[in-house]
Amino acid sequence: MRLTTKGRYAVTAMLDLALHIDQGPVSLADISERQGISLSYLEQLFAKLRRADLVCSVRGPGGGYRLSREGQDIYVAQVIDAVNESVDATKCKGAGGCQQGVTCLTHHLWQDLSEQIHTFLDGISLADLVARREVQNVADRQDGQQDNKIAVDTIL
Amino acid sequence: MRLTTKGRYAVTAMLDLALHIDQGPVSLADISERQGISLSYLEQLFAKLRRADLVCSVRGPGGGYRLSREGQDIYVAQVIDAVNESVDATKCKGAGGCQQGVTCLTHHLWQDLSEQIHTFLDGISLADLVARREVQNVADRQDGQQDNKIAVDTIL
DNA sequence: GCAATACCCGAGTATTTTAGTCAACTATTA
DNA sequence: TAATAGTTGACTAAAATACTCGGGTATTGC
Repeated sequence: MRLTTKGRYAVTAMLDLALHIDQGPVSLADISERQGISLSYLEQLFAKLRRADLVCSVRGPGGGYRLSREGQDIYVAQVIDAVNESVDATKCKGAGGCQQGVTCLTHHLWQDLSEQIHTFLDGISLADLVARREVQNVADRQDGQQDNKIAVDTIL
Repeated sequence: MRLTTKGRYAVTAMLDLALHIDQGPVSLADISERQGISLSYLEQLFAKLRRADLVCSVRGPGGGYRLSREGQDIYVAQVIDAVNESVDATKCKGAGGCQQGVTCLTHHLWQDLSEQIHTFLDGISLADLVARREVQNVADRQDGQQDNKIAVDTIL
């Protein structure tokens, strides 16, 4: 699991899509203008998102992209995985100078952590994020934050 | 919040430190050998970890690094932040072509998410990770995974 | 049918980050 | 005082990121 600006671009673009889905297909040019991401870069990202079956395209005038399914069925982890590919795990892929010793121990620890982050993001859908923002004006995040300990304990 | 191999190196090294803390100061040469990270690269990482007050150093023969406080008081998020610096937020830092419109909306959504990941990692200490691994032999992760939904709901 | 729209695709490139090297230096201990 | 080990800074190779360019192809509306 990696979290880079590339993944952020992808999630941002997907959120833009989710927010404008009622207006029919959304063109990359629109997303580019709204989100300040270069058109050609978006094309590259959406090629990957399409291969991952997260979006589908409509060609021709008035065309654009559309979520391939409902926002509540698309998870943040899927979006990030789609553009990041090759998660290359732990450098020592079973083989290598990584025996039974401490090396494998800490490597596994990191892998566990990485898995937990992935699982965490796999539980957040685009719809969750959109809903959260829409609701936010009402309950302006007086909550959250301190519930964290409980959540971590539950996952851990 | 960014999650790169750099952060993984830092967390791995800190875990190595946490695991060998009973043996007095741990030299970077030891960590380098055990974890397969180049010595000079470790030096750069530990310079940052030291500046962030996560480790303290002991010079001279038999010297090395030591956690600056107990493992349960050092959180994964702190380690990653220390080596990653400049989280550069959302490109539009208040100013720029980011008005009241949709741009700010989705940017904020991403920022919220980023904050949540940060909060999540801020609840996991080095001691948690070490303990988890030690317990793992007993309850070999038949659990986990499906508890995720609950956890996310709690945070969200 | 034809022009405009907008996706599709591959090659190329500038910038940044990552990962690592090298060399000189300082503090500490045996 | 020699060996150890942290401290610092400059420098570099390789990879990832972010972006450009130039051509495609499918679709629609006039």
